[in-house]
Amino acid sequence: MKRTSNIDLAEKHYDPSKVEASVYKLWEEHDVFVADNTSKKKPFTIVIPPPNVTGRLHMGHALNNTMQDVLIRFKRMEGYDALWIPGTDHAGIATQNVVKKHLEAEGINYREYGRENVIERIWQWKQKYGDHILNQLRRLGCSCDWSRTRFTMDDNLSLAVRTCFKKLYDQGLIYRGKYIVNWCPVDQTALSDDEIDTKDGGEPGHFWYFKYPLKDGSGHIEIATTRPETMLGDTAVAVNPKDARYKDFIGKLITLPLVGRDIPVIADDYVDPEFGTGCVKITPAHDPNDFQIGLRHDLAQINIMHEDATMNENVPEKFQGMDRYVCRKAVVNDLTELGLVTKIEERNVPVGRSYRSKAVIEYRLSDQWFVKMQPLAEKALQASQAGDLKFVPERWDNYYRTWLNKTRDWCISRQIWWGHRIPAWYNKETGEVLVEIETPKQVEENPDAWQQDEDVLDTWFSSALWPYSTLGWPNDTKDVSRYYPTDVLVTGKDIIFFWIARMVMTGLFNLEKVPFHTVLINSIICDEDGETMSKSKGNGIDPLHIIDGASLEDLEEPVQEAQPSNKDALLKRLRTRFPEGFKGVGADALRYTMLTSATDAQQLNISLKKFDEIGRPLADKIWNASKLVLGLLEQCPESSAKPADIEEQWILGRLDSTTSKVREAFDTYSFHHATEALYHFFWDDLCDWYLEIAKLHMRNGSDAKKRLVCETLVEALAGFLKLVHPIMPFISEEMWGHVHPHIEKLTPAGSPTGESILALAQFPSSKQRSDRATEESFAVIQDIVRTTRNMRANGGISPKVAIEVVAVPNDEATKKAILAAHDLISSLANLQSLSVTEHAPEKFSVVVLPSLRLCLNMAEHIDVDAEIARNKKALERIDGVITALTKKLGNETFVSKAPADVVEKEREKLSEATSQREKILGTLGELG
RNA sequence: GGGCGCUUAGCUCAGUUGGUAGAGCGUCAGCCUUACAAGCUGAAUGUCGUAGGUUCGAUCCCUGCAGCGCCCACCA
Repeated sequence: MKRTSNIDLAEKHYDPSKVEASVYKLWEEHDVFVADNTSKKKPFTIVIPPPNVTGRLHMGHALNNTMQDVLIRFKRMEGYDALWIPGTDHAGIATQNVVKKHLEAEGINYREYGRENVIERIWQWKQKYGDHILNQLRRLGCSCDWSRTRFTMDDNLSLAVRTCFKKLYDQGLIYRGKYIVNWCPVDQTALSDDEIDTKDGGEPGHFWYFKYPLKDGSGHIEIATTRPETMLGDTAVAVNPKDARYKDFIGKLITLPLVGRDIPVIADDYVDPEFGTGCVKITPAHDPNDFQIGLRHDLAQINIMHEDATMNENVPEKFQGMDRYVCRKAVVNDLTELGLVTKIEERNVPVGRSYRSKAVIEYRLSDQWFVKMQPLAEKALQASQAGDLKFVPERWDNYYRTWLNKTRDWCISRQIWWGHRIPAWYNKETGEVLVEIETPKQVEENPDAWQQDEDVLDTWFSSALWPYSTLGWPNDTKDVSRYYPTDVLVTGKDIIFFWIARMVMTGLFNLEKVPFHTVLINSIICDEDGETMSKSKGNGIDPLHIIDGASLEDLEEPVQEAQPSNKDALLKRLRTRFPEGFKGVGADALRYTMLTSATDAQQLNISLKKFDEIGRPLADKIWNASKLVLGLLEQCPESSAKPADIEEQWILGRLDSTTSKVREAFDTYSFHHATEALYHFFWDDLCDWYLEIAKLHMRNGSDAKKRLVCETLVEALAGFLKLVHPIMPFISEEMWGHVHPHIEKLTPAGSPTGESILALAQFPSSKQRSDRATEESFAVIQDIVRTTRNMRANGGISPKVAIEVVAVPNDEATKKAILAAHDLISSLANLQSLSVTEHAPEKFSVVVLPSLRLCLNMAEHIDVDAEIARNKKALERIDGVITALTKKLGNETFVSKAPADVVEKEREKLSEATSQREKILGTLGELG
């Protein structure tokens, strides 16, 4: 296949905007990402954590999806039938709220608008904007199988939800009942325990002390509360049965102030005598602990609030309709007037907030559906303990298990409209309940007699089925049997409970296998000050800004919108750093930077600057080096190559050891080790050394040498492009298109030349050409070249002045290495002459290196004092080493207890150091 | 109250069979060397948070402490 390209190789710098779209198109046109369920290849499957359909790509997505893409691309190149299933989540409350706002803007009250209409509008919204985030994933380079894109409310996925619900219900694992739940007064729905955030240390509040008078007038009992308005729903006061202070009160009646209701004093172990007054007001309908106490003592449950947290008809008339906080003030006022307030303390009190609306939650007694967790959690735990499921990093194993061990039943009903409606029907007369996958016959025959449950399911209920509902379950599809269980799941630790645990539980329940063997937990992205990125802080970075660039105004937008307290500081930083805005670095640079920064730490601090400093220069370097190589390949003679010299052996050895490192890094999900190895090979070994050498040879070498150089260049560059492709897919694919024709020409007959599309090429395996002798010989060359450059720089000699150098090698191998690379060294170091002798010549500056002494004729540039200082410093250093080694080897316990090879190594080091010391001393002696 | 993570160069961070520490950025000096000045060649820079312990030897293993960050549970 012939590849086309519309880029200009004469450009000095890489411009990703000219490359990325066309490269992505190339992949899509050739169905590179489409899995083949009839293939004989082994499958490798990842399901994407479905982003919210309302979502915009943020840095967390960028990191998370880059990692998935690296794995998928790596496995695809390794020869797997790689399947990455993309899709979105219907995100019940979030999506409903987005559309609710749109309706409000049109002056429409969504409740009046009605359920059917609202749902219709949400679907319209989804059709129009729902693919936004998936398109953003394409910009990242994600190689998802778009032909298998799913949405949690697709017909089949909804069927999966109903099927699982019914199955759980039939086995008694789903039940309905009146329980106290977390209630969000803003979204007016129940929330699960996991959807509640509590700030560490609580929030500023008060602790009010009230007197409750005894009915018989014999005195009063004092209680303390953080929520005075709930006293209107009190149905008892509890004390600890062992508390001597209140022993005589137990069983007596109290007349509840403001209300006039008579309530008993009861005894319960729950009460901590040390805390507060040791007496607790009990409000069973508005506090989970009180609820439990109420059940134990058969207390009345009085609901005192409406769904929006205003006071209802069960409180005295004057409080009715008041907002909870208005009512709180009124209650305190009235009690103060009655002289019943004894003390008000300022203190932090625990406050639960909805993780979505941030509203302070109320506890509310209502009819809800629950999943019985214990039997499901137990199996999930067993799977984890059996090693069927592993977290990377390992520490999350414990985190996950701890939650499974103490998880409470999961409230799955939500009082909203957007979502999977609970498949339960109630007979209006008899109250009979039918739970079915499809609308039951009885209902269809007599619709007026039945009422379907109004609630929808928690969004996480459908997410919990994602690894197999996306493959077609409950139908027995080819995809389910082939791709389930999937392989790796990549996500953040914040949804280990919400999502991972529940996928494992339902996977075991429905398909009897854990849905994936490995869960890769990536770090939480924070800004450079270590703060988590969030809309409300205005400190988020938009990945698309990094890829495409952004004006200063664009960059400032999140800050302006959020108006955080440190607004001025944030704006100032942006304005000083990016007065002209940010120039886009492209998806590759974004990906590389994220991966190289992502370690095992829980938190990853990132700033816009980083992408400019890490990823962009590398992409640019790849561009330029490829250009150079392509230019040199144009000059390739039509002759056969001579056998490899040291520099070719060395660079191909480095390629091989890099290949091993990258493979190992990918296999162990240590992406930053892969980036490090690739960077080092490419920039330090290939660009700084071999390309410089190649330029020399292509200028002066024989045809056979030129041919050798070209063959080596093409192998090294092609090898690198393959290795880096999973990480930087766009630029590697683009350059591959240019290099590929040369590969076919320059690769020895019989070797595989690779695909014309890099994404489909075979991932390299190490040919194991890296050996110690070559490394050491090449190190001698590098030492001589570096030392010469160094001496020139320090002596104030221009790099252009060729100097005379004499090498005095310590051993035969070094001597041979120098002689073999004589011309190469001379050119790289710009030497007038290079000779090898037994003794250091006089009047030369001498540098003592590990395997040789390098003598340079510095002529008039020689500065005896500086020479002496330099050598003295070297002497000092070597003396330190010798002292330490002597001490160590003089320590009898070391010699007797340390392993023999360690002792031997230390002896060698000492003898080397000693001989080096002698040589330095000799040099110093000659200097006077 | 319980748990987890982090503390290494000015900054951001690497560093596993325990053997006197590395990278990038920044700084300084010299180079427009025909791929890249967004580059190249060099240089400087560390009580590895703190106090103990184990060990012949600790940045690494164990314990206490401090600071920062996160999670779980809440005492009404």
